[in-house]
Amino acid sequence: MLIYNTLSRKKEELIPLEKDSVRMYVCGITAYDYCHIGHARSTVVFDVMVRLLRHRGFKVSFVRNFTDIDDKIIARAAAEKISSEEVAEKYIRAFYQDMDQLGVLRADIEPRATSHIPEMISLVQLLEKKSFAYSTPSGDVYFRVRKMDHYGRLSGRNIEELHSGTRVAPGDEKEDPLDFALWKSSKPGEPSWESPWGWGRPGWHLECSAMSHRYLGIPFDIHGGGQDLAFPHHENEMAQSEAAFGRQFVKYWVHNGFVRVNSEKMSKSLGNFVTIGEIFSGFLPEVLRFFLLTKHYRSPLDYSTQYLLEAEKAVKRIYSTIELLEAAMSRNKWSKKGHFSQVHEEIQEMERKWDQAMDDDFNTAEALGHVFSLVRLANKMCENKSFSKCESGREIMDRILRIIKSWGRVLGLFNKPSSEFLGQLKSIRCTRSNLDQHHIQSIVDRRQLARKNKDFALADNLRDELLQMGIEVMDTPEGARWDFS
RNA sequence: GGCGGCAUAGCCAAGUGGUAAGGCAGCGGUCUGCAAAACCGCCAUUCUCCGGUUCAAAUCCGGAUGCCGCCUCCA
Repeated sequence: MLIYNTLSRKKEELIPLEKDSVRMYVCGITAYDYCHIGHARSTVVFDVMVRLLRHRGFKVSFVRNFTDIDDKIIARAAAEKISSEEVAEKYIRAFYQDMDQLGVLRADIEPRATSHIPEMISLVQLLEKKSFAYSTPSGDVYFRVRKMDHYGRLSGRNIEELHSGTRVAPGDEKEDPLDFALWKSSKPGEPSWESPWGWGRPGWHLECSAMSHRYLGIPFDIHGGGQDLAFPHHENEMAQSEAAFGRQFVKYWVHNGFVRVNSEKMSKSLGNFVTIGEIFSGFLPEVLRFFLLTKHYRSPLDYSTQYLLEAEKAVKRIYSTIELLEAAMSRNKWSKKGHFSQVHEEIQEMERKWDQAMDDDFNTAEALGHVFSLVRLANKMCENKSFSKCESGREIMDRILRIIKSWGRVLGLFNKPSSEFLGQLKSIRCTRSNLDQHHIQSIVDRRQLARKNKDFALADNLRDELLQMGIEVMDTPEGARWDFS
């Protein structure tokens, strides 16, 4: 398995520190607002990584934290006139609601910063003892960046470059402008904890160092997060952890690319973000999840409604094939004739390619291409009557179905009953177009009656009427069905 | 200003040295009372541009242009 390591800027063979087990930490959200598509992407991408690693037989210990104390939470609490705890609680709950719908598995451990204050304090004390940290008269504690060799190694910058961009603010108690806060003294009214340096709260980077150490030990295998966390967050995390424990912190650093809108990063400050909840009012969660996996996780992903519509069609195509296979399988008479060893070979080749794509730095975009190859094969098989009626044809259809489901379990897709997905799709599309399913059905019924009476002119008129509403009628041996065109 | 990334058809997108996956849209055909779905066929002699290396380049190197990100909170 290959995994791209930000530290080396190369794909590397994934060799866990401990054979067959992977310890993985991903930076979760700061709970101060609803999640947008960018959060969805990061969470889904790492969810797929965990699923694939487990599928490949690794025992994965997966930690994803919540930052539940920070400046923005405090600001939000003031704005909403509730406590910081309530702010964090509210948005953590919203996170679960969104991510559960997206099919994101819970992490094994989901620690919160405020539950690990003692660990953080002892980490700072350890850094102080090793003189990597110093406290100031006002009760702040800073990390001495210049004392750390190779600072900037992760994000690819050096201290001198960084230094040229900084200024010393008047009244700053830092020895060096590059130093970052490990502990911040609190202002009156702010949430605070008692510490050797007085009442205060932890700096942002500290929690991840403390919690990863506690739950995974050091070093551990994979540390992930959004690209924007590489600097300063992960750089500082690495510096303080390696300074404190005197050994390597993380073996593989993994960063996902941004979601963009009109080629710009989706972000709060630009105001171009779309929350997950907003998407769900018009699209099924599985469509969003599929969309997020249509591009390689490290590349930027452009978002637009049009792309979501395309993803919707694609997922529908896959579920339609699943439905077709399930319907075919429900037959109970099978002839003994026919054997299709070549088809089995073809399928095996697709499996090989799928595995290879996923094992090459989690190339879900390519892997989805192979899903469609399999779908086309399945449709072709179902089309072929001599094939779809014989015993060995049944075996192949069963095999394809099991492969799609198995791939789907890794991707977190395609595992709903097809009738459930297709039904939900219909109803959400009705919502989107402001149409009533019963009304549509009544027109379809009238058309069926007209057809029965061979009044094709009326039947065609009704078809046109439906078409104007964006509805297409399909005449099948089992009767008329309708769907959005 | 410093550092980094990206550029593949009408759109989305994979492909890091061996002759361009896949999806959407479009076109022709099979099927159909007409349709739809599905299937079959077509749809980039070419990968932003200009040089170079090589038997061979979308892939490697140099340059140009364009877009984006990080350097401050950000998934």
